Formats: sequence, structure tokens, C-alpha cells
Amino acid sequence: MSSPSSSPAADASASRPPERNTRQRAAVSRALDELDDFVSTQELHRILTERGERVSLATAYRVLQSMADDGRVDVLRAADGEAVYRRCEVSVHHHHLVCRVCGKVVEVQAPAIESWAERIAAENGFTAVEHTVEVFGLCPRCSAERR
Amino acid sequence: MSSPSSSPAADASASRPPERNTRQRAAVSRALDELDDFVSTQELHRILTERGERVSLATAYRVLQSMADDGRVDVLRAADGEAVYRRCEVSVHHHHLVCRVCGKVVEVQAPAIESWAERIAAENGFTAVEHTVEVFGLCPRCSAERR
DNA sequence: TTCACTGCAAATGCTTTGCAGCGCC
DNA sequence: GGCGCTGCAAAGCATTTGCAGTGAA
Repeated sequence: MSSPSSSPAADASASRPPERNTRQRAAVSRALDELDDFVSTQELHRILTERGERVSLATAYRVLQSMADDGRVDVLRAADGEAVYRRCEVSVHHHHLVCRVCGKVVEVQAPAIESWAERIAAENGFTAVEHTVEVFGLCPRCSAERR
Repeated sequence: MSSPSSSPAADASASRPPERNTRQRAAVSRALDELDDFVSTQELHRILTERGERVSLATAYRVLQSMADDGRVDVLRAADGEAVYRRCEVSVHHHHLVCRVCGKVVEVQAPAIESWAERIAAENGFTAVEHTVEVFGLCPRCSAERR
């Protein structure tokens, strides 16, 4: 998901120009460190703006994209197609049970999933594994209203 | 994402207005029957047009969306955020192991995940469950290049 | 000094919507 | 006939990009 199939740059950071240390990149990186969940570029930009950090939306897009290309952040697609990012190696790992009608969210643990992901990745020779599991459905209340 | 091995048309849409049998809906449905893979609305529209089936793009979007709402098709998000659809109950449900550098994808089975999702949803009173599982890491080749 | 990085605004491309006419039930 | 369904064109939105100015190395 980081780099779509057709991407010619299969050899990651092979011959890419050096990266400069700018105020904007530092701000994005810092904000990601403080966030546990996935955020869209729009959300991250709003957060930065509210903090008084001046980073243009276009730059936020460019920074997050370059971080994703280097594998410094994980990328997912929200249900509505918006791209959402999260710093890798997150601390407290958990998953979400989300009501697709009212949006209610329940955090759930899944030790079984963790080991499954590790095993299946190993079987296919993958390393530096991360995973995301989202379960959608109708919460008790919305289930009742549908009836 | 796609409903596990549960009942297909589980809850017949509560109190939604009846659905009419139109040439356009039939054309979309027929086209989906003949397709094994996921297709975006744009692709489906192009296919219909090439066949001489006159269905506007807006209608294609509306029909696919209503089918998705009723659970008659599964919806996924392509890497670029485009929504892709596939008729349900066809192929086996599976998940993806994705390389975050080169984008390589390996399809994997996860019967354990299916039952786990069902169980955890039930424990919280959720119904009409669906889930998304994304596992990323570095594929064998990219793992080696990073060394 | 060099050239990657930024901001801004215009441009993309997928998806949604307002409206008026059409045709299934 | 009523009203859901269509087509068309006009938005909406997230995301990308051209360009010229700015600043890190």
C-alpha cells in the first residue's frame, strides 16, 4: 500500500537525493509521535494549525507521502477512501470494533491475531511486520433500530 | 472486507422503499456476475459502454452503492483509494500481506481471524459483522536490500 | 551557491448531487 | 398516476502539481 504496484522505485531509498531538516518536517514528525491512532493528512494539518505550527496542506501531503515511501509510517485507507497514516512501532497495540451506523468504537485486544500475523509473515519471508485489524458491524442499539 | 461465512442477505433492509427492476440495474448486475475480480465503478462503466449497454456513470455509482448497502456486493479500497466492487459469495474470503516498500501482495487465508471477529463482535452485541485485516512488512527481497 | 523544500493556487480525478424527464409497479 | 430511477451537468473533496521564492547544507 505504501507504493502501488506499478511503482518503478522498487529499490526504495536507492538513489534518492538527501533529505533536509526543515521546521515543517520536524513538526509533522513530532505530531505523529504524539498520536497513537491513524490520522488523515487533513486531520494532521488541522492539528498542526491549531497548535500554531505553520505547515501548508500541500506540504503535509508531501511530507507524509515521503515518509510512507521510506516505510517510516504505515498507510491505510479509511472506509471513505481517505488515506490515513500512523507512525510505525506503536506502543499500546489494540484493534477497533466500529459501528458503521453511529460510529461507536470499542477497543479490543487480540493476542491470537498478533501471533497469527507473525506466523503468517514468517512463513512468507516477510520481516518488520505490522498489522491492522478493523471490525465493522452494527452496535447493539443500531442493530435494534434496524429491526 | 466482506462478510465472513455468515448469512448472505441477513437482514432484508428494514423499511427502505421498494427497488425497481430497470434495464440499467440488470446490466450492472449481469456484468458483475461475469466478473471474477474486483472492479472500480469507472471500470465497470467502461465495460458496459464497450458492450453497448447505455448506463450513465452517475447511475453506475448509484447502483453499485445501493448494492453495497444491501450487502449484495463486497467493497474494497484499491491502493489509490478508488472503491472496487465484487459480487459476494463468490471466491473465498482472504486477506493480504503487503510489502510496504515494493507493494508486493500475498493473499493469505485466516480462518482463525474469521471466528475471532465473529466472537468478539458477539461478545459486544454487534451484528452484521465485517472486518478488514492488513498485514504489512518487508518482503524477502526488500528485507535483504535493507541490510 | 545550490537545489531540495515550501506555499499558493490551479488542476486532477473519483464520487456525489440537484433537477427535470422517464418509466416501472 | 405516483414516485423511484436516470441522465446530465454542476458541484464536492481529497490529493497532486506547476512555479517562484526560501532556506538548509
